[in-house]
Amino acid sequence: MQAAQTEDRQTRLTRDDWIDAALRLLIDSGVDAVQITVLSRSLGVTRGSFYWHFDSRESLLDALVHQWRSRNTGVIVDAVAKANTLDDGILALFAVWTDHRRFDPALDQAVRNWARYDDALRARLKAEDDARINAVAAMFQRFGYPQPEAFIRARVICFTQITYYALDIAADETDAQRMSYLEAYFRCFTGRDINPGTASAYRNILMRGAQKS
Amino acid sequence: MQAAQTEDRQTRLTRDDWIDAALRLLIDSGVDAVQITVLSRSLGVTRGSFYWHFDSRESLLDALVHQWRSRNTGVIVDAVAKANTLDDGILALFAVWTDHRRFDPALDQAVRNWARYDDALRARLKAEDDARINAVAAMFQRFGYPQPEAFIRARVICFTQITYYALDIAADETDAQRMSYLEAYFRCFTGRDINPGTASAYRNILMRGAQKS
DNA sequence: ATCTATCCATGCAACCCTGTATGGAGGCAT
DNA sequence: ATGCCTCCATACAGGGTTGCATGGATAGAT
Repeated sequence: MQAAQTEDRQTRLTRDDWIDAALRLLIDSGVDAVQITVLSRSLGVTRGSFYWHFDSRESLLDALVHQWRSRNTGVIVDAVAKANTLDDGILALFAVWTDHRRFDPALDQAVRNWARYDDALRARLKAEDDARINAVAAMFQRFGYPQPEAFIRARVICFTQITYYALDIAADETDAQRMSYLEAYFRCFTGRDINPGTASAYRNILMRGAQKS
Repeated sequence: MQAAQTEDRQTRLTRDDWIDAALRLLIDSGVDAVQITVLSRSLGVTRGSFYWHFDSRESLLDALVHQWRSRNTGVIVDAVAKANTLDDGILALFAVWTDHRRFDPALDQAVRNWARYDDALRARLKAEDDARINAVAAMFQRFGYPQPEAFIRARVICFTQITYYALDIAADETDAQRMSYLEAYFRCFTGRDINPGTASAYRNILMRGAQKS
């Protein structure tokens, strides 16, 4: 009787299949759109399947938060912690933010929107943001910036990145444009001029990354 | 029969009463929470009243967008357009963003979240953001900054402000802290040092504004 | 070949929201 | 006092979602 639908999907679903579909829905349409009815339709099964894998909708949402934390937590802190020079640190930050295998900006933004009206999630998001800012501020201090300038520069660079993806600026810029802004960004964020050799080396790295993904 | 409820509100409701209540709900809980049932409960009437003032929920949402545009459009552009010096321009920007009578950051953020999953609103928001950035970039150019540095600096300052309110940093900072960051912000945003006299004059203005509101 | 655990279909109950149609209650002018 | 217009209460229909309970189907193990 359900032959037409069961033929469409070859295998049976796992818990992770539901989570992956929910992540896509969360990114594309927000938390409120993460509905069991919608998910089951897109997966070609009925809601009975969902309630075998999950207790409730809440437990699915918990799994989504867990996914986000396990992916986007730590990569930024790691990038700036290992830097030997200011140039390397800033460029490592840029590299992380543009490497969507390490850092998923769409998921990050979706969680930010979600957290806006969810106090518990909001607190967890704030803790992560503070960790990012403090790590970047520590790097600025390490390379000679006094307080509170180091802290404010960390804020400015982190906040700029967040709005950059919130407004999806990447969709309106070509790769060539983005590349041409490198020196200006570095100058605004650090107050210093980037080493020309470091800049061209970084551009080569980004080019390889763009080809890979 | 409804005496208990009708006694609670002295006057009959107007269309603006519904809009004001909807704005509060939009700011506090997001678009999806702007429901006629919720609004009528908070206003102490039934949904029959709403459908006398509005055709549908969509027409109410249109009215909310209209409110947002009439309030937050233009104040930022005006602030930087009239500046005679760079110090005045940057500080005029700060003054607008901290004067919630001219600029309503909570409404601005609520609309940003709303626009994330509404393509039509997203386009209108982008147009306004571009206008803000271009105005600030023009000011930087006017005071000697070359391209693309002027444009990137405009982005950095506007984007920083947006995330500042998106994360509600103001709730975690005291007025004294915010004041102490003035020189650092100015240095990061402009690459120059602020005139000490201008800074203290600005602090006095902010103090008066804080007392008024 | 049978048994069992896994996965899913089906049907039901409860709740919530929107939109409409209709009639009632109150102020206000003549 | 009468009539009109504004504002709101009430009731109904339609659609959508969550959660549960039960039974069926399928794959793999013995």
